[in-house]
This record gives sequence, C-alpha cells and structure tokens, in this order.
Amino acid sequence: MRSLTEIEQNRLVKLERLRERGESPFPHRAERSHSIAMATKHFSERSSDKDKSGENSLEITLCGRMRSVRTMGKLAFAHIEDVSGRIQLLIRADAIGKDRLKQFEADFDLGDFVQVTGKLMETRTGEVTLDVSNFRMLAKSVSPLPAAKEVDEEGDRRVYSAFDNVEARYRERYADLAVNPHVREIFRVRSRAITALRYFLDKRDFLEVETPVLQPIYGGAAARPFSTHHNQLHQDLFLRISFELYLKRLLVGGFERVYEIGRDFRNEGVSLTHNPEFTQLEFYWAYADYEDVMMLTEQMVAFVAEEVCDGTVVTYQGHKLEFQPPWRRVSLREVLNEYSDIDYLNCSDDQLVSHFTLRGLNVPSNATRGKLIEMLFSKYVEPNLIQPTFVYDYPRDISPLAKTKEGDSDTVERFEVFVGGLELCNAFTELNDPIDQEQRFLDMGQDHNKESGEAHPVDLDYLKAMSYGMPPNGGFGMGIDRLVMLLTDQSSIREVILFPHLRSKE
RNA sequence: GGCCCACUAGCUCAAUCGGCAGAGCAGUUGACUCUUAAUCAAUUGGUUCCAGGUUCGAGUCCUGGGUGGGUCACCA
Repeated sequence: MRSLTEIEQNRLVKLERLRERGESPFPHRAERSHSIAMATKHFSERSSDKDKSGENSLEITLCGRMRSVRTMGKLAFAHIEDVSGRIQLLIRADAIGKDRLKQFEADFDLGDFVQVTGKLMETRTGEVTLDVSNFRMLAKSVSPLPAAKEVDEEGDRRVYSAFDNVEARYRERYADLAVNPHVREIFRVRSRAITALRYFLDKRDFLEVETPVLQPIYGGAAARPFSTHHNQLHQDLFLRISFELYLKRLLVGGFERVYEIGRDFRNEGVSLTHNPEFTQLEFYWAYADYEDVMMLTEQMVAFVAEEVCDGTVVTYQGHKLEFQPPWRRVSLREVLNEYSDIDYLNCSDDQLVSHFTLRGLNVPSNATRGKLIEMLFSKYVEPNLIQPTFVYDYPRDISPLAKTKEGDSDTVERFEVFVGGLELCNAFTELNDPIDQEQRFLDMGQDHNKESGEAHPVDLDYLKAMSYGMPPNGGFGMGIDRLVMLLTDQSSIREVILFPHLRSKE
C-alpha cells in the first residue's frame, strides 16, 4: 500500500467527520429528479422574472461531481458536473444555516460526488444557478483528481494546469476522462460510429454474429498470434488474428450476409497505428464481388461520417477529408507508377530488386515479388493517399484468400482503402474454390518454411467447409480504431482506445 | 531492436557555468452575502524515475537500468 499524501490524509479526516455527524460518505442510494442539462433547458425555456428570482421554481434534485468551489463568508458558489453538463450552485447561510454552510466548506472537496436540492434561479450575472436548500455527500473523493481549471474568457476556453502528461493519462485513464471533457468526447464519437455501422449493416440485412476468439488454428491475416492454453482440455489455443475463416464458414452454412465487430489480437510491434488488440469490422456478402463491396464501403463510411461528424467533410491533421462518394479508384500498378515511376508489370524480378538497390533500400532475403511491390507501395504511395482512395488489384502471392482476376493469374480482385495516409480497409472477391485454396495454403507454408522453419498452419476444417460449396462472395475488413482516429482527428491509435496497452512499471 | 528527447510538490512547469530546490494552481488557517482562474492575508508540501560513479558540493556531469514520447527498422 502506497503511503498517503497530506491531501489524502486531510480528506480521510473529513470523511470521519461526516460519519460522526451521521452522514455516510458513501451512501447506498442517490436520488435525482433531473439531469443538469434537462434542468437548465426547462428553466431557460419558461423563465419569467419571477422564475429568475427562484420564487416560482419547484424544488429539483441534481447529482454530480464538484468541479469548483468559491466560498465567500456567508455564502458559497460551486459548480457540479454530470454527464450532461455543468451547473452552478449557490449555498447561502440564510437558507441552510451558518453551521451547515461551515460543514460544506470544511468537508466537501473538489471531486466529491454530491446530491443537491433547491430551486433554479439566475444570479446577477445571468447564470442559471441552483439555490441550494439541502445537500448531501454521495461519494467522497479521497485522492485529489489532477488539478485542472477551465474558464471561458470571451468565448475562448482556457485550461490551466491541464492534466496532459500522456503516460499518466493512459495509465490513469479514469482520471483523464474525469478531468478532460475532450477525451470523453472521443469515446462518445467512437460509440456513435460503431452504432452507425451496425445500423447501416442491419438495414441491409446483414446478420451480426459472434465467432471464436480462442482458436485452435489462427488464420485469415498475415500476423503473428498470441498463444494460450486450455488446462483441462490440454489444448494449445491462439487468440484470433482475424474473423475471416469463421465468417466464411457461415456462408457455407447458408447465411448470405454476415458481419462481426470485435477484437483482434496481433503479437507484433506497437506503433502510432498499431495496438496489440484492436477492433475490427468484417463482413461477408454472398453473390457480391469486390466492386459491389467498394460501393457499399464508400456509402457506409460516408454514412458514419454524417452520423457522427454532421457531414462528409472531416478535418484530419490539417487536411479536409471528403468522404462523399464516389471515392477515387486506382489500380495498385497505376498508383505505384504515379508516385515512384515504377511499372512493375514491365519489370522482371531482377529489375524490381534493382529498384530497391538504386534507392538504397534493403531487400529482404525471403521477399516474394508481391512482397516487394507491397513494400514499394507502403514507402512511396501510402503516406500520400490523403483523400479516401480505393487501391485495387493486388499481387496474388500476398493475397492467399482472394480470387484471381479472370485471365490474369498473377493478380487478385482485392482492394484496400487509404485515408489520411492510413490503411483503413482491406477487401476482396473471396476465393471459394477449395482446390485452389488448398494450393495457396501449401504455397504459403512453403515460403514460410524456407524462412523460419515453422510451417504456417493449414486450416483443414476451413478447406472442408469450402469443399461443401461456398457461394461467390465479397468480403471486407476495416480497423475501427483507425476509423475513429480519422473521425476525431487523432494521430495516435492510443488516443482512441480507452485502455491502450502499456508496459507494466517495475 | 537502433537513434533522439523527456522524467523535479497532487497537477502544470521553472531552477544561469556544478553552489541554499522554486512558482502558479490544489491543500491548510483566517477574512469576506452574487462569485465564476473569486479576491485578500498567512502557511504546509520534495526518494528531483532508479542504482552506481566523478566532485568540497550533483536536479544539472559520467555509466548502467526503468518508463514514456518521437523516429527508423522489423511485422509469411
């Protein structure tokens, strides 16, 4: 147990004083007649002069957290805050008695949750204020919240001593949320965005499903997994790296449109755009191909932007992003040529490698042709794709679950969406030929074998499912965290995850 | 994993060439019946991230470590 600070010791003394007076510092129940926003709304809608003095008002009861206190001898002002807003309290000795005011001043602190009863009125400066006739503690704050003072000065909001140490904010996200309203707003936007996605897909007859997080074989993406173990079953398990293989099994089972929103886990590097666990949306759509999916994608993201940002134009890191469809569509070959002057279709493997050496880039020993193309793309193109852009038609060897283009066995029907320099979506016309799929798995296993001596697991059960017959379909994946980054103008994924992964201290 | 930067009171930050570790806010005590960064007076509060080293003397310099931020690399 850490030692208490002086402030904490003081507050424990106050807590005991409350108890001695028979007031619980942590009562079981609270009462409240209105949220703060509802109370002030009603008041300002129908306040006559008599209302403004408080004479006409009915008593109401509000709950909230104390955010400021100003004591002035025989009266005190304070602000309390609930989820809906803030309101000022006026506590007068001639309303509640001198001793009671003294008790308030002595034992109630910033950060305490309180319940207050009184009538609404306006102060001389015109601020809607609760003229308090009764108050009680709802929950004593023993440790002081990080001090942060805010003030409106002629429309400018200024914050003093803001709690903005990034590490401390992440480690104590509860305190961050408690004192930083703009942080709370990010997570409201996140929630509304997910609600909007569900609404959009549900309206189009997509069925939301849940598939296993613990999987005996991982697959559906190029990533290293976290592994764990089931004790009773003596079975090694992996945390999923994607939902793909399970969702497509459901198409075999007769569902035509399914989606899942949930957590993926990837045991890889952490960065501004990567967290070890992240939220993914995937959907699979029978009888559709990747062009249908492109159309749905731009409609869906535009819909979400309108729902949560009141329009399809979103400011991100100084750029005005326009989500209104149609978005730019460009093939991988074209866009790579545009930004790097490399046309890989007219390059032999050796020529491709020479582009790396010419530019002073390392060529990984195990890289396939497709991998090299992808690396060039990430380096020269990706950071430049600011407006929503579909990049389509990818090399076959880096897309083992996608169907090849008719008449072009080196290329698959796949697209990715890039916005603000971020990779946002990945989708393809899904491979549904079990014989082709088995060969792709085997090819991958061999490549992997060469390099690390570990075989990539082949999901035989998935192949079996596909062998029963899988309808042609378009599949789609989108990183929800990155979408929220775009919608809230955050450059770090950790700002849009409530409790981002941090190394433990000590 | 490499490199760069940061870490000082509850919070935000100062501390000159290596010379008594400070301010604002918060806290505590007092004054004050319309304040809102209330004001006024007084006042408390420190393992300067950790462990070593150099020095008469280290927040400051050196070595190692920790955590975070940034960046590059890695990521079938």
